[in-house]
Amino acid sequence: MATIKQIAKMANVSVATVSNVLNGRAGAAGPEKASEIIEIAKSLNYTANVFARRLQQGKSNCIGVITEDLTVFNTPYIVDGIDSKCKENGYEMILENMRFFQRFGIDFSNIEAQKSLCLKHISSLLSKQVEGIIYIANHCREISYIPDELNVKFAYAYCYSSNKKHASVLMDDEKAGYEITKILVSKGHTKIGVICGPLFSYHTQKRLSGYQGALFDSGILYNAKNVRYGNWKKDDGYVYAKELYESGCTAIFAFNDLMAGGAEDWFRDNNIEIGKTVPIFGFDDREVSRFCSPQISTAALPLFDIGKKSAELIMNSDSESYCESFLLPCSIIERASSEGN
Amino acid sequence: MATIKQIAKMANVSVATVSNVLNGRAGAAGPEKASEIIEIAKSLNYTANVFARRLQQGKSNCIGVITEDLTVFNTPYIVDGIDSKCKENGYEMILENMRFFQRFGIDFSNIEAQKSLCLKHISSLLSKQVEGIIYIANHCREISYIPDELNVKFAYAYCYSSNKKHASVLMDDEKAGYEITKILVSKGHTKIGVICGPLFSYHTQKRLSGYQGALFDSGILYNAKNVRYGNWKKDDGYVYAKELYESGCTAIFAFNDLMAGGAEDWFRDNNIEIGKTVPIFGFDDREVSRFCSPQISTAALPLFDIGKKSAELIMNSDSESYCESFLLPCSIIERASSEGN
DNA sequence: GTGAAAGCGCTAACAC
DNA sequence: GTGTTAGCGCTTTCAC
Repeated sequence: MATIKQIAKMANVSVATVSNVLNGRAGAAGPEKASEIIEIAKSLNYTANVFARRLQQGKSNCIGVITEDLTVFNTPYIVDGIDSKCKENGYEMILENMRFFQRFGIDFSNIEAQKSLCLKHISSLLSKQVEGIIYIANHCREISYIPDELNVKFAYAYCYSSNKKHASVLMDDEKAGYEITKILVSKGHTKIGVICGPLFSYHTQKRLSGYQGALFDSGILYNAKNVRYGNWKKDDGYVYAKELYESGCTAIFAFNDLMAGGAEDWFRDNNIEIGKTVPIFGFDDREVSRFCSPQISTAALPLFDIGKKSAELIMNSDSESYCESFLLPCSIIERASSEGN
Repeated sequence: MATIKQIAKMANVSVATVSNVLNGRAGAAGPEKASEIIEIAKSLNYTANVFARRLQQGKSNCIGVITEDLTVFNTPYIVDGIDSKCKENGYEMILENMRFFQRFGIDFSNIEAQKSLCLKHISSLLSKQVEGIIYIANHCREISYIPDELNVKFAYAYCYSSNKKHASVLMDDEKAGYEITKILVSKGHTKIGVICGPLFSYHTQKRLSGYQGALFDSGILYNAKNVRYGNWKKDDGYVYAKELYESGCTAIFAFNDLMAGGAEDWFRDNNIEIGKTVPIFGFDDREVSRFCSPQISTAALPLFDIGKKSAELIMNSDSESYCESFLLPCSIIERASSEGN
């Protein structure tokens, strides 16, 4: 790799002049000297060694990103959002992937193992002098094992923490739950069956709370009998769709697309028209929601924006406004599964 | 951030001693001095500045990864494979995401725009002194715009190049096509309908060639009438499944899971038993293949291994054995859609 | 056992 | 306009 020194020698000038010219400092050299330097640099395929530059400037222009698992569907989009924002501001993103899903599956109970892995990644990032760290979870929940004497900014994406020194960026599950329910009510439905995830899930609680709020605002009594708790699987959708329909529900709101797809299957198997007669909503805007027939109405998660916002917090915030929690809106997408009035 | 200098001052020793102790050089200091140094370092939350270290060692221990688009399904797994291998060998992976899909959709025709973007990312990586670069494509094809006077190793993952100085790592589409066809033949089928992607696609050509090879080896005449060219969409599967079945085919081999899902839909709509009567195979092992009922038999792509192998090539290969092309095997997964004999 | 010093590539303050 | 120089944090050689 060519260095500034080599160029200086070849051009018969000092390194300072080369540095100045290459950094576009106007009038740093006579015009013909300047272009000679630039020519030499080009011919040598010169690119400045960023490590040397960072060392001397005492600023890394790096932000660290710790992903619980890069292969889980939400994560690449969030990373993409962070990366875009970094590019915009001349920052570099350093990725550390913990491979939780590969290691632990969907079992998030082994906190100690998670913690020890995470601390290793944090210290690796710290040695790269990152100016801030963003932690991306696969599944929204409280993260409790991040030390707070880290002397860099820290933000949680798709999760949160009780640590008041750290910020978090989440989607607004409750609002989306509210909006979807309102749509269903506006189509004349009052008995809206809900297929939740597990009761302890943050997503379940928030979306359900939005559902309840919308019913309340519409003057409809909340009935716990219209609510079932599944485990995010397609089969749960199938089973509970049957139960809810048979107990009189006329619309289905499943808390993810997989269960909504299962619900569709049951209605199709029983020759009940999906859409106009029985509208169905899912959640997440996963690929399957477009794959099913009819295509499933759903809520698209603001993943890119979550990433972008987290990065903004690291890069732009003063410490005052920092330690907040931000809720970004989902976009409700109506498709054939909720068509008609 | 604490430095070696501060520690040296606090411990009343020189930086050299601190460096030696912290790097575990035995006998670099008296035992009680050594533990004092270690204590101080710990209390200061010291982590060595990797930029300084890299600068002084003249070795970055970094490899660059350029992704066409991180949000396309194949990419995170390949990245994961690269990252794992890097970790193993003490390397850091630097990611550059070009966002092709976000920018161009599935149109790969604007070569100039791709090239100019790509060159920018290459030069960014070069300035980080990477020891090699891996290029990850979304869709397998020939990549022609990488300069070959880069003086770092270069590997193509999920794509290839005619550049003889560069290596490439791909999955073995042909072999998978062969194996799936053989399975179908072994179940007694001789008229096996194929729903390909577009004719110009590398995947189409290789998989089809495997199909032809298997027929040939089984003494079955290849019949072009049993082959349809779709566009990877579910609807293509639906339409061509009908055509193929009605023209006498008794098994379907679709070149991706989406089209296989479409095929399933047509058979289900027409009350034809999928599996025992008409076996169906997809390709890719996407999420939808497990989502469909019956679950779709398919070929799982060796994405993680492609990443891992690429990284190995960068890190371990001598220049001799380097410039090869590697084909990694897919894993055939039999599910309900090809059940029975 | 411990330390002084050079040097990695770069930038910036300051001289000339 | 151009050059000299110090120094970023670290490792390593060589004295003592």
